[in-house]
Amino acid sequence: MLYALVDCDNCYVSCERVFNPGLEGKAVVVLSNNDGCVVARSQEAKAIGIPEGLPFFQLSERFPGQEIHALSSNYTLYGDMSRRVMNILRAAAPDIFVYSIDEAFLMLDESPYMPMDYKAWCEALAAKVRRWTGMPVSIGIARTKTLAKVASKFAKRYPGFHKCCFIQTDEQREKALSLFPVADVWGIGRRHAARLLAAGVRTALDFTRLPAASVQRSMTVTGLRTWMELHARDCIALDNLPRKQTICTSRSFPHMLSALDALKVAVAGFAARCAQKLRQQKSMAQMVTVFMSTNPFREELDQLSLSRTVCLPAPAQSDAEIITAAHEALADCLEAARRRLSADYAELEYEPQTMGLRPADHQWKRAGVIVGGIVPETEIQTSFLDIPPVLKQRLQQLSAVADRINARFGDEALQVAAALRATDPATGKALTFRNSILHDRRSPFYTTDIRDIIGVE
DNA sequence: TCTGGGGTCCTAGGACCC
DNA sequence: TCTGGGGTCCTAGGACCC
Repeated sequence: MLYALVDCDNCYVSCERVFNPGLEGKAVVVLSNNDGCVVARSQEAKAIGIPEGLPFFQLSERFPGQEIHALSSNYTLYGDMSRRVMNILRAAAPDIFVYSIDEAFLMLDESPYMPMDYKAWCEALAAKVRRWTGMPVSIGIARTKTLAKVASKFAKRYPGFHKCCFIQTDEQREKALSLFPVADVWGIGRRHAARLLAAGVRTALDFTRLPAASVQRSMTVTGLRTWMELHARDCIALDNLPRKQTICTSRSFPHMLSALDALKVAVAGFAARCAQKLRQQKSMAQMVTVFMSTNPFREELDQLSLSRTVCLPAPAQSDAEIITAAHEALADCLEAARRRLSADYAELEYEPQTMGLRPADHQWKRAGVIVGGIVPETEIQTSFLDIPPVLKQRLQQLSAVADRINARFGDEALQVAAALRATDPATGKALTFRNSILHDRRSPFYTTDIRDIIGVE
């Protein structure tokens, strides 16, 4: 078995460039939600030293006078471009595992009877993707997924590979690993990399020469698997898990919030989105967790981060049931936060009110909803603890109808009222889950909205 | 002023069972 | 004197990925 890892080059930036060729050859960065920080960079942006994760507001301070194009993220566009690329790959090699929005593993059978030039085949595939979608991709081929990842990095880095690098022989493998920093290995993150570096392990080859037992001791079996994969022993399985164990929707707020109304609106929006994701994968949840935290960058403010979970009387997937539970969990969170504050002030020896030191409310910067205990919707047993079956059925139908309307008229056509009310105290504007995200620099929905389609004159 | 979002896996330790 | 042994489940925390 051979693995070919197909990886889009600078995915988000490349998507933007397909529709705005003026960005070609320029330093381009794509920003996270709320235009918070840099999540994708063009080669030119990397070359001038813009680091990943750089807060947007520091960009002009750190790189004054440079021409840098900063764009808000447009996930609708990236998702649609990704779908197009994956469809081409699927047609070329039916056994494919889509690993992320910009990566897929192709499983290639090696037949001794039909020898094949895999490198040439992949070069042609990369060229086809480029021609049909405008997206540049690089391909790495090897006997394990971890080595295919290494190979794809070489394919990206050196034009001589013509977008495709095949690590075939043991000599090629050792040569490649000797040139590959251990910190860049798939599965070795910042923490382990720092420790390895301190121990004098600099390259992936150095890492493979450590004794297996010591790797397992310090990095558990996960690290041992990476070690084996670098020795060309295939042992990382990628399971298609159509049903997720937990589903999470969370956001940072553009401004810090403390008003209950605004929090309820935000949490209702997160909960409704979780319920929608549940229905999309045909499952139901038994637990709803709300978590919230203050702004860790504002060290002078009281810091708190907490979560509370509510168990549902029976598995649910309707907006109404999930939102109700989420509001309960939110109330629990706020109650816990309030107790924390009053405990703090009880420690003071004077009466805070008389000193003008009334405890300020916490300023929340981020919150989210997690639904867990997920079960397939077909395996549900009715429970006498649950709401009446007739009501349950009505709520299910209501959500199903809403899903159909939104599928036809766009995601924002029909929204839950609980996620729409209230105003943002900071701006005075109506606050909803969707419009609470800032994206001042977003490109048009070129491929998914007829109003944004490009005209040719 | 302004610092992302959504997941998975593994382990240790405690509670609990017989 | 001598204080079992094996199992499951849950949770928190840490590490990783894109």
